[in-house]
Amino acid sequence: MNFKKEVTIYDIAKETNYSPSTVSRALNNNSSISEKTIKKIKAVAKQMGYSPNTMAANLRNSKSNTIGILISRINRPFVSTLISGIEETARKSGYNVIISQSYDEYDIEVNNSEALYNARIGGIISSLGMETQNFDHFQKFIDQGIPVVFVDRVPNLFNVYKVVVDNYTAGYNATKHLIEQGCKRIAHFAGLEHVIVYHDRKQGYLDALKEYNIPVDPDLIIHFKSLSLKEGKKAAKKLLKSSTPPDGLFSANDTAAVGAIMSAKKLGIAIPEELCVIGFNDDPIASIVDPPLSTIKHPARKMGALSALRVLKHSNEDTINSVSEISMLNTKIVVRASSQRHKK
Amino acid sequence: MNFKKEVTIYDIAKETNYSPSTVSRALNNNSSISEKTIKKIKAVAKQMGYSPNTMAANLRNSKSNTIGILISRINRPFVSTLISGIEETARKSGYNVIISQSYDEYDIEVNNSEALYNARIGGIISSLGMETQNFDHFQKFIDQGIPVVFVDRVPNLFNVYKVVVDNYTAGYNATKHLIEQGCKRIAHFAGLEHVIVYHDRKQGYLDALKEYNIPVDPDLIIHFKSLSLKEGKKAAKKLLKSSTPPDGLFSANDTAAVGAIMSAKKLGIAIPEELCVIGFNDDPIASIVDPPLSTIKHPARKMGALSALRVLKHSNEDTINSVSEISMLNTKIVVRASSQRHKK
DNA sequence: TCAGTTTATGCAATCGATTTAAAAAAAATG
DNA sequence: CATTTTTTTTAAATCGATTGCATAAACTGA
Repeated sequence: MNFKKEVTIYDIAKETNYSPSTVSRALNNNSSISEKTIKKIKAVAKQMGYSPNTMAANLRNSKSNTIGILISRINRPFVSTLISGIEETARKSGYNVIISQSYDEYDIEVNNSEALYNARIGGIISSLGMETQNFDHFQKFIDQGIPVVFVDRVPNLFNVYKVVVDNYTAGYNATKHLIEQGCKRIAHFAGLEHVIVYHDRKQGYLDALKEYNIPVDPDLIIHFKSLSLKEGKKAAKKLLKSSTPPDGLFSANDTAAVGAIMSAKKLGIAIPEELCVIGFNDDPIASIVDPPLSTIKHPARKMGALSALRVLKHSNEDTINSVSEISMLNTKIVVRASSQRHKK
Repeated sequence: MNFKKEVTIYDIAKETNYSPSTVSRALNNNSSISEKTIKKIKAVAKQMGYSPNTMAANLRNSKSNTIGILISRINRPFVSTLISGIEETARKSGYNVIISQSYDEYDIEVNNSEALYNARIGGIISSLGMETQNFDHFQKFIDQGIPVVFVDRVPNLFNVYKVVVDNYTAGYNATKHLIEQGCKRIAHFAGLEHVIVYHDRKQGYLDALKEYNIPVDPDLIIHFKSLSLKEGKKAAKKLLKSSTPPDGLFSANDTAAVGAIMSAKKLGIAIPEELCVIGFNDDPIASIVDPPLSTIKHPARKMGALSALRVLKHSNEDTINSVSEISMLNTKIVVRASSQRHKK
């Protein structure tokens, strides 16, 4: 049971001999209340230890000043940094942030989206789970005019915002970089085909090869389910032991790339002399692995901030249509020892 | 503006010719409503696309089914895993989780705690910022009987729950392990003295040395402000270049330990032959660095789950007193190449 | 059949803050 | 000083769900 009784605007009203309406307005600095009254009421409110009940205000205003995050799991460098960016920006505008994890399970994702909806969040930010291919559970938000922002892993949906990086160009640049280092047989660790970010990175890879007249060898393109360390190790081992091993590798994430480096080292293959490797994300492990991994810097925090701004802006403007808008951020290539054959 | 109008229990009441009270009870499976009625009402609710307004229910019940997290920053392996554990457990019980980051700034921490309070969270879970030494902002929660759970970095406060690991024993074991590997001069990277976890780890280190009759050399104990990679590198460099370098290092976190490994490698010092290193946390980088870093496995997810349970249990039981309770979890030493001189 | 139970449902107040429309008070005008 | 205008303040409805108490209906058994 609660110990002290909560102080409400009614208590303040009684204490000050003003009406609750006046108290409410005073606390919100409403211009129709005189300066003198505002000061008096605020003083009493403070003295009585009043704290506003957001739930009540939210109910009355039918909006919650809350952003909901729907994501597969938060304990990954990219995701937690993304969320950090969302939270930072949201809080500056007085918004709370609710998180939910689906662990890539569709049913959980649907359930969580409902919980968020029931909390009457002011906007939802989501990055798709690996397996999600049906988006009906977002329709409710769209129907209610609640902004839906997809980050990174975005679907082909209308009436939603999208915040992405230019994966195609990033993939192209990563591959080009390897070519410039003299690589002739460049392998690619790709993610699931239907996940758009992986699709685009691969396309960039393919086009870079084409550009430089390097034949595409399908055997050098490995599709992963989760691009994990283990998968990376295994795939790299197999590739490197083949009769025609690659001399370059562009992995769609750092984790698998690090796995590849580990396998290469174990097999006594020199990096970058015999194999140049570049990853994607710039996770902390990228600069720790030996040799340090070249990679594509993913502006996770910025993406989070931008997503939050989308929600905030939308909420304030009561936009009705033309909701769909894509923000595409640039990535930056980070060259480290794993791919640098010629020192500048 | 919202497009479709929201469906409320009043709409359902009208549609079914029942009263709102009956609808409410039916939707909550209240036993005083007949099976038949419940079925009918639920069917109509579903057909009309009803979704409960949590805010309204929360207001009426004056509780929010929400757990608030107050933490310095979320994009760190330990923290994001902790939060993941909290979220997973909370959601299973229908609780939402609101996160807030203070970036180790006291004023932000106080502000955030107020925002959480105003949202009438059902409980707060916090890990102290490096610099927080005043805890008045938690008093409001305690006064209201809202459970306060501190994790990992806990203060000396009464009437709060604490979830910690046995840092003393972990520090002791880590040091003992180094001694068993034959280390004679063991350095220690410690955190700020007033942060209890670092204090305890150091105490374990000291007592282990004492136990084995190894003299304590104050020059081998370095106190860090943030135990960062950079600090670790720098401190290790200095230590290793001295005339009496250490042959073992127990670092209070993995990040600084990795920094030390990097410096050692740069100086051509063989690990573990000339220097055994053990860290703390078992961050992902620990298994990536070369040689892989021995460390103390920190049960972050479990700690999160336990913290959430504390809040949930408290909320359900309306506990009035004896709120203070400490849960101490065990850690596990993970021996990897960085400290293993004798293969088993 | 009728008092006494049990079961099912409805009425109305409540949670705490906000806001529209209107009243009251104060200030300005001729 | 009476009247209009402007400034302050208030009464009451509202947001949507919940619940104590009251009532109506159905059932029980002698």
